[in-house]
Amino acid sequence: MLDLKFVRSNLDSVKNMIKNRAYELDLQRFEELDRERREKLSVLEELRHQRNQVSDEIAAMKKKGEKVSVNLNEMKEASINIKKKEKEIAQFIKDLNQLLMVIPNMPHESVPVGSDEKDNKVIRQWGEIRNMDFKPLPHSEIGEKLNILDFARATKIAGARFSILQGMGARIERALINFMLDIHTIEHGYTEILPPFMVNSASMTGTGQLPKFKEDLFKIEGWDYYMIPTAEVPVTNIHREEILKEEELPIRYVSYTPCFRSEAGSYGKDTRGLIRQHQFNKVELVKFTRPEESYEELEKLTQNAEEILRRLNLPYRVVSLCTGDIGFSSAKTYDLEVWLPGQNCYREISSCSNFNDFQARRAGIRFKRKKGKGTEFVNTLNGSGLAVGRTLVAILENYQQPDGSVIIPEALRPYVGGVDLISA
RNA sequence: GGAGAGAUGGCCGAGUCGGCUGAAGGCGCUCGCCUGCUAAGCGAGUAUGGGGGGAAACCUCUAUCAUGGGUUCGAAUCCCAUUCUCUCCGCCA
Repeated sequence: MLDLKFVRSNLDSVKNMIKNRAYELDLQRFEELDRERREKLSVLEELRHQRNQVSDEIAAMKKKGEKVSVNLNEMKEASINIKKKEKEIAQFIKDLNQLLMVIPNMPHESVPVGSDEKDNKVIRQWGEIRNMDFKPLPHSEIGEKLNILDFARATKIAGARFSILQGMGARIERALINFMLDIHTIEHGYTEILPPFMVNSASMTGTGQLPKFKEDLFKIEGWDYYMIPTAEVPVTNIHREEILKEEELPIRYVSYTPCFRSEAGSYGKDTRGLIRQHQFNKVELVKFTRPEESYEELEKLTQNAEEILRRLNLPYRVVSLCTGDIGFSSAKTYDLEVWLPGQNCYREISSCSNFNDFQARRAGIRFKRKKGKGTEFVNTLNGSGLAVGRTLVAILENYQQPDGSVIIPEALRPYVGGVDLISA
């Protein structure tokens, strides 16, 4: 959420931002609500002031043992009046907050302006696309032929958009998780977190999934619990309503979790294979930084995610999302897109974002400077490092052989007991 | 699931019969002094949101002692509900 005062005093740039994001929101109501709230508030505070003064007088009289020469009936009425006004204002504040909650973040000045993914900017490319003198198969076919992926039975036991990994499929998935966690903890200095996979609504609100994106979430019936759509939610909320010390920053966490998404609104998209599932595994990087270092940390975080693809020798490119394609809470996002021969295109495998203080303000994550008064909001960042299922997809498709077998990337072999080839 | 105890500032912790208690005391932290270094010592300061004023340092009002309601002229203090934590019993991966 943006700062109320910032919105108030930068209304034009906020409106412009909403336009650039190709977003629909009328700020007319904001201006009205904000103005009325302030007017009513000062009336209320004056009334409270009067009441407090009289109460103090009563206290003083009683202390001195004097008779109380105040009309208590009048005071009672005044008090009732105050309560009435308090309720009115509470409603205004609630409305104003609700509106503030659905205003997206201000994109960084370096973010390309554009309406949709066509206007995203390719920043760099890495790796060489393998020249295949045969027709590359999509991963779903490769996997089914090798008997390591089973979609039909997954549909039976759960439904569409679920999958079963078996044998080497399951083993590679597990190996990838360990591989990624090892690199990020040992080499990149992140602290490993294994959080709850369900969280309460306060956490979902803190990171911005609620109230706006409720329909994307799975909720536990009868409980205030939601299945996490990404580790970002529990991990960022670790420090919700906390005041951190400046010297603790930056904090770097890495967390493996399954992720659960309803994929409402994507019917018919990526129906085959592992690309779009209700449940998938992901290793997530999360950072808490000081404001002045967050963009530098975004670059580092992105490179940390890229490192996984390089070790696995998977060709990819880095894309800076434009204003129309960037996420609601994000100020700047790099997508990592891996080459998939089976689809003959690049597909997102990681999304690395700087949220500035947008999440921190919602979640109340602050820090205190060593020098200087008061507290400031930290900046939060996160990025996939990487989406595990899609990494498996990329390996199957990029390392497939004409005979249907799949070579295991060298870097991964120590994690699968030295096996170097999957064949039927 | 049954019985009980509790939730106060960055942390620990006090709040008596409701009335200058935004909140004692301690720790931590910041600034200054002192000591030829370190440690110790001395002095001052040190919550957050919101409204108004000021160019600013800052001043002022208001709210906040888990959350929400209630009683009262007035509540951290009394009542009710909720949430969470802890102890004991039961159950259990």
